[in-house]
Amino acid sequence: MTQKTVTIADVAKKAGVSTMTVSRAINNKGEITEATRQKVLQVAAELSYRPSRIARSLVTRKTMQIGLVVPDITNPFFSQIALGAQNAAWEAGYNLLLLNTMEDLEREEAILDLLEESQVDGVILCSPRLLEAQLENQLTKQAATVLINRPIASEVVGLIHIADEAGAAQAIKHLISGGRKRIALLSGPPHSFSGKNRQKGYVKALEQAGLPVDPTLQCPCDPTPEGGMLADSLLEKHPEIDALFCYNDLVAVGALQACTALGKRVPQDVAIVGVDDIPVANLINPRLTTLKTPKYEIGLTAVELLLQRLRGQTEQSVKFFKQQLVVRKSAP
Amino acid sequence: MTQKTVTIADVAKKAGVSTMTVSRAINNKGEITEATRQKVLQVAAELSYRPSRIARSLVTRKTMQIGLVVPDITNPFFSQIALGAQNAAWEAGYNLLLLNTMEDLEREEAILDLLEESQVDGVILCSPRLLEAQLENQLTKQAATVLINRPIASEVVGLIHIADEAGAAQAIKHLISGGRKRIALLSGPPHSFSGKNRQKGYVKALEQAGLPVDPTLQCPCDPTPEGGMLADSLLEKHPEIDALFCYNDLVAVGALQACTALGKRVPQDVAIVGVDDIPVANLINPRLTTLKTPKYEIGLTAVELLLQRLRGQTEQSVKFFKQQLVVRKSAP
DNA sequence: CATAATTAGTTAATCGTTTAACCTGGAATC
DNA sequence: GATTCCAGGTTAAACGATTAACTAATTATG
Repeated sequence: MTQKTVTIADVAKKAGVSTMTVSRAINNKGEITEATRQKVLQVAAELSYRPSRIARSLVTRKTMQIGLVVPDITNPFFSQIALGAQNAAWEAGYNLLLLNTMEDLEREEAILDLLEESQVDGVILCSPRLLEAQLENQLTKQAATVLINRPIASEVVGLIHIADEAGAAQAIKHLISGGRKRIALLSGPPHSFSGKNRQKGYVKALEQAGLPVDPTLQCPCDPTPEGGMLADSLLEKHPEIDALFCYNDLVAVGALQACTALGKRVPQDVAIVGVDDIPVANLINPRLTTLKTPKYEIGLTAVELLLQRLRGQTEQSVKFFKQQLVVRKSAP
Repeated sequence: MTQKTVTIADVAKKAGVSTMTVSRAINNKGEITEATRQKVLQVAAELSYRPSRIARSLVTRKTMQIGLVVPDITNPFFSQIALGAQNAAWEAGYNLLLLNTMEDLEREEAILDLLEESQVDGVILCSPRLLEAQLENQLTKQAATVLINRPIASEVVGLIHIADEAGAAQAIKHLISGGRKRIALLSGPPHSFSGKNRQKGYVKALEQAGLPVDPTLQCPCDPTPEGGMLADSLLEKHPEIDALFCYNDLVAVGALQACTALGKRVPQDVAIVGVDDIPVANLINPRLTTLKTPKYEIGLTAVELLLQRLRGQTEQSVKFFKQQLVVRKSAP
């Protein structure tokens, strides 16, 4: 309580110089003798002076803060991204503000308004649900933005895309080469961009192999284990199904449970492939074959892309990330 | 780029009043006619004026920001806490800064220094690893702090404790009532506070039931699935073990895998109980019996405790959270 | 040797808001 | 009808840094 904040003026006074000199010594720029610089730094240390980020921000118009907006931080996919983003931000001296939209559109908008007001230097938006028009409107207000997992027409700071289509094709090819012929698809939320791309890859791979593409084997579902339980009805209607390609690992886990409940053995009767390679994929029995998405790297890169923009890059930048098939027991 | 920030002065000018009047209208305090207030607000809306949080912070000395420090956000235990904290902060108009220590002591200190410099209004520290002396030193610098899962001698803002001992006792009683007699303990990291308390509860419950307490049945381990694999050697040395109480669910998952590898059936041959009830507990086969820890509520409460302190409460406050036994297949 | 250029530092203005102290005109009081 | 009071403002001074413009002293240049 008695803690009176030490200001730059206090340091200047004690060191017998002007505040400007102190500022220069601390930020290590401008013309200043090494001797004075050392002296100032020493005095600053003695007083345990800490420059006020707020005061600095007011004049530099930089907060050194980045907003990270995710639907739900408890989803392992996003928490991995958050970890990567936080580490990259930390390295660069930036702070990360964490915001959860909770899949709520109004809240997503309110969050972006708040971030504008907070004057963060940039925003990373993961899987935004906003409509194109609203999103574009928000983007014009924000200083700089990186979008993860969302295509957009307008020229925007940075985009991070995941090669879902190629990944899906790879997974399906693997299943086919394992002798599977009737491969069903749990395609995730109908409006999901990545879901649509995965579906494309699924269809292409089947066609390429000369296998029939049967729409009744494709089924949208929630991106959760509960959604995966829909495999239940799919398998009952089509007992000939010998493989399931799932929107993500959580869906795959649900599908696995459905198989067990129906007495179908995995992988003998039905092979299952998920997407993302979240930790649980390697913990359940049988371990899940899945498309590994570089979540941590995506978070890292999102921050890097944003920082590039903050350094003045103006052209649009896009980064692609490939998925890697990790073969485990559920689809050997 | 052409975006010139609209300041309070612009609004004042257009509304034909002083900046002070605008400030009062916006913050809805001080003497002002409802008429002028409405007019000012309207003008502000027309100009789409956003008060600068930075400028405001500089004079009010409040950033409306809270720092949340966790060892690792990808750990479901902490991501749930983070979600609760973020929601509570959001409701109260606060922003949440997310920091990962990555279990690194130096980084933990650096993070706390940064938070001091960032002038956050308060800090929530989850499971800090710092030594008592360092921790106390840091706490004196911070404005307000809430500690989760860490006892401390000094009077500090707020503490959140989890009733690990009682929870563990409850779990062991359940195992005993299920006919188990040789119950082993995978006690987690040796220095973990919660681990020690769980061990106490384990011992007490055994004594209370008149069962022998055998130190060779207790084994420290990493708080990960890999740590849980240590169950392997434990079971080989002591084939008579008929139950395992695990430090947390991740350890339990590892233990489960070890059992499977040894041909031990769960729960017929060996019962397994975990702690936390993270999502994976309900996804593996058999589903895990576990002590449910109210992670979300802990995060929520941590923020509430912090806000109380920010509102001027000075006495120390402590909150206890109980664990609830969730009985599933691994220990029916 | 005089002038220009560089170096090392200073002073003043500014960032956008709020706090504190100060006016002002009309209503209430005597 | 003069004096108080008070609601409803206004003005000036912070808050703690940085940017920009300037000065003084030293060094280089022709």
